Amino acid sequence: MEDPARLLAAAHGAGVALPGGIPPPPSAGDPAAAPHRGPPPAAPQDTGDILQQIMAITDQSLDEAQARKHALNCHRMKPALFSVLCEIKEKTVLSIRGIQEEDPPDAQLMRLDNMLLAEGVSGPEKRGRGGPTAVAATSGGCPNDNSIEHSDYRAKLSQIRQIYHSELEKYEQACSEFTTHVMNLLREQSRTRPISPKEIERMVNIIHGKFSTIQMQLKQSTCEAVMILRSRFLDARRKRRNFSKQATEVLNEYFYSHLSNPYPSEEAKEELAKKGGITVSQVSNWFGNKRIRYKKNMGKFQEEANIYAAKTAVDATNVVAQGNQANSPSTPNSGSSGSFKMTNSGDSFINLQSLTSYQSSPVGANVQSQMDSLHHVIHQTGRYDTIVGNPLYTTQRIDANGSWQDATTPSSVTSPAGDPGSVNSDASN
DNA sequence: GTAGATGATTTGAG
DNA sequence: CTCAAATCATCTAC
Repeated sequence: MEDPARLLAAAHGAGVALPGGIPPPPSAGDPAAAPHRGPPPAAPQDTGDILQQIMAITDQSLDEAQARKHALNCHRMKPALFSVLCEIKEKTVLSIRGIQEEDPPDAQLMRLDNMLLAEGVSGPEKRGRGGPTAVAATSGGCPNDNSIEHSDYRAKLSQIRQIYHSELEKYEQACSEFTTHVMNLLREQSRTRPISPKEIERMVNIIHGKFSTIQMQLKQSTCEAVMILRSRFLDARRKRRNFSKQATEVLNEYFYSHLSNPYPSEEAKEELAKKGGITVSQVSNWFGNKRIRYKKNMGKFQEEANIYAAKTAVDATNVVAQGNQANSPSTPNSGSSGSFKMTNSGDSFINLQSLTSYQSSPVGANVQSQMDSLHHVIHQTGRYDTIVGNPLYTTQRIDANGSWQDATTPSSVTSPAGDPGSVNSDASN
């Protein structure tokens, strides 16, 4: 900052030296003005005078100074002189600052802004389907089991959002206050020293630049906080939680009642997911795991299979007794027909194959389900003691290659006539 | 703490 | 994409 006293004196001195010898306006009680009247003094003398004036300033009372200032401001040549000084200063400042003043658009700031916007920290508040929801959905997360973490995430994100906005507001307020203050100060000073509006504007830009640096730091910290929160959430996502009893029940019921073809269609998966309060991908995972584990250790699952088979058989019998053979929505992919492909035709299960004539009817799916169940019951009631732990009981459904052999051909929608040579696959494919 | 159970993820095939 | 298979990571019962 320039010394106001010096500038003041310089302005005064310059006024004296104006071409044409225009005297400064008469200023009452201004002893310093007296030596300037008459012919211009020599340079050393001039300096001495200025120094004297400067020294005299401190001796002046406030009123005297104000009066002097006023006198200066009222000088008719003041605007012209002022603009000349401004011009000179402008040129000097520009040559010093050069081109470097112009900042390129900050890519880092843009990245931060974009991220904050994407995370829902800046911009309009996201309700319901925010970032975390998308994360949970894409990763096959469980909306039920993750609900605690989910709401926790939302609460924390909201907290971050709140802090961010309040800090941002504080910075903006401070910036605006400071800018106003500086502008007022400069405007005030512009009456006594050459400050052009352009310079004020530049100063304002500098202040904004400084504040935006602070803002960027705030944005950076906010982004970091969001990333930490997010990574914590993603870690939590991996934290496994066992399904509810209801979900396991529903899944097992379907699995054992479709043991011949435990590949639920997309619709069936959706329904199972709905019933069990889990996601479709969780249903898929469960069936994937179940098929593998069942196949690997059928003996272990025997008891479970019998329990569910009996349960389903009872239900099915009730349904049949009521004459209500409406197609079950949960068994959409076992009703399209096809030939049996048995590896163990000696089993009592073969007797039930006579029922396959039902398969061409719309109730085929339900019948198939009942057949599977009845199959279990037959075993349970007739040979249970010898069957428990005996893989023979179920190997009929898995061929030598380990592929799942169905009582029905994989009920592919695309091949309703059936393909005896095909290996079971999910009907949804 | 440990073994077994279980849900999720990864990998590779089709 | 779905699936099987292997594996990981966590839960749960003891």
